[in-house]
Amino acid sequence: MGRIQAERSLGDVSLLIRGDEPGSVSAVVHDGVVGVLPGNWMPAGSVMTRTAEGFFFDHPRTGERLEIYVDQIYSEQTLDEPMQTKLTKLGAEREYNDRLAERLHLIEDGLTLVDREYRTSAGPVDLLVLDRDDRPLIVESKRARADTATVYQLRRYRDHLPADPRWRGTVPRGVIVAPTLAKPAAALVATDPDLSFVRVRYDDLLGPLMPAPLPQEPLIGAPA
Amino acid sequence: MGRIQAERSLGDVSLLIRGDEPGSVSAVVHDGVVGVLPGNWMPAGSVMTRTAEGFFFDHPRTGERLEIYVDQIYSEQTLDEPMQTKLTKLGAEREYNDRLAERLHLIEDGLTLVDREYRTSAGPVDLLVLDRDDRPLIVESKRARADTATVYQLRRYRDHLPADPRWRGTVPRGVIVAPTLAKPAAALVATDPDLSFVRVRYDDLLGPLMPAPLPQEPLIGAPA
DNA sequence: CTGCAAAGAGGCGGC
DNA sequence: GCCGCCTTTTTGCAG
Repeated sequence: MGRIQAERSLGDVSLLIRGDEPGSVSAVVHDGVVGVLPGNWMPAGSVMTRTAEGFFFDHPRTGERLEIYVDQIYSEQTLDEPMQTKLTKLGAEREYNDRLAERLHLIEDGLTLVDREYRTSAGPVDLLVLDRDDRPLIVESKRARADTATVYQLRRYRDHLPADPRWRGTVPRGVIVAPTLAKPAAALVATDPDLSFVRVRYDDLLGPLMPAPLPQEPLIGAPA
Repeated sequence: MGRIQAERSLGDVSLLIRGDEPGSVSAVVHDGVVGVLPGNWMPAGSVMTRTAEGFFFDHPRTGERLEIYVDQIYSEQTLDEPMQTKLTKLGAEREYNDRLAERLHLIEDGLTLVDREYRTSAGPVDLLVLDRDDRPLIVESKRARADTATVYQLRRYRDHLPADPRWRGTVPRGVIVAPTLAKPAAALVATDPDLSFVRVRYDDLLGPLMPAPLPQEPLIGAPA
C-alpha cells in the first residue's frame, strides 16, 4: 500500500538485514534521528543484491525498492545462525483488561461479569457485564486516552447487542473506562444518557480485587 | 505512558544506542523477529550505565528501565560524531491532498475549492469545496483505505459546518475520497443520502490538472 | 480472505 | 499544553 518515495542524503546510518527464508530478507535503516521507527525499511520477502556500490533490496510482489549506496563501512557483522530470543510482554491492553475484570467495582457497584471479548455483529466487546438491575453494560476499555472514535465504537456495540438473540429486548448501557477522555469525546458521551465514562489509571488496577460476590440464593433461614 | 514489563530470553540481538544530549541517550533492540518496530526500546532522555554485566538504561521522568545482560559481544562500533543524514519523503497524505486539490474533477465536475484544512468546531476538514449549485461539499481524503471511523469523522464535520456563521443555513454534503472503502463503512455511507464515496488511487493523481475555472462573470456580450 | 482492533507507538501543528 | 491527525505502520485474530 505504502508506495512512497524517499531520499536520504549522505551520512551515517545503521543497517540491519535479517533473513526470513533463503533468498528473502527484511531490512531496517536507523539514522541519527531519535525514534522507535527506523527511517527506512523493507518488509520481509525482499530480495537483496549486494554489489561494490552498495545494497539493493527489491520486493517482488509490491514492487518496492530500497537502494543504499555505500561510501564507507565502519564495521560489519554477520551471524549465519543467530540464536532466537523469546520476548514476553506484560502490561499491555490485555493485562489492563485482566485486572479491570477482577475489579469491576472500580466501574460501579453490583456488577457481574458475563464475558470478555464477547462477539457482537459489530465487533468484540472488551467486557460484557450485568449491572445490579441485570441490565447489560458494555465496557470499552482503553489503556491510553479514549477519543471520539472510542465513543462511536462503544455506541455501535451498544446498538448492535440487542440484535443478538440472547440479548433481545434489552436496552444496554455503555461505559468507557480509560485514564483520560478527550474533550470532544466527553461531549459526545454527554449527549447519550446511556453512555458514561469512568476514569481508571493503570495504578488503580494494582489495588485490591473486587469483593467476592454475595451468594445468589438467600442463606437457609435468612429472611426472603 | 507505556508502562510495560517485558522479558527476553538469551539470544542474539542488535543494540543501537544514540545520544541526543550529553548524558542522555535513546536505544533500540532488534531481534530476529521480522518487523519494523524494535522488540524493545528506550525513549530519548534515558541515562545509560554500562558495566561488566551489560547495559542499563533509566528514564528519570517516567521511571522506565531497560536492562540488557551481556554474555558475548560479536562486534561493537562507536561513532563519536556521526554525520547526520536528511530524509525527504514524497507520497504521504500531504502530497495526496495537494494533488487532489488540483484535480477536483476526479471527485465530480464543477467543483470550486474554498479552503484546505478548514477548521470546524469538530476539527479540520481536508478540503472544503462548493459544488456546481454552490452547495458546500466536505471532502475527507485518505491515502489508504477508509473505514467506519472515517465516515463518522466526515459526518461530524458535515453536521458541525452549519454552526459556523459563514455556512449558516447551508446543508452540506460530504464525500470520502480514498483508494478503497471498507465494506462496513460503505454500508454506513449508503444510509446517508448526503454522503458518498469516490475511489481515487495515488496513480490517478499523477494525471492532468483540473481545467482552469471558467470566468465567474459572463463575458462581455455573452448572453446572460 | 476480510475486517477489526492493538501496539510500550511518536511527531507535528493549531487553538 | 491539550487535542486531533498522520505515519511507507505491522501483527494478530476471528468470522
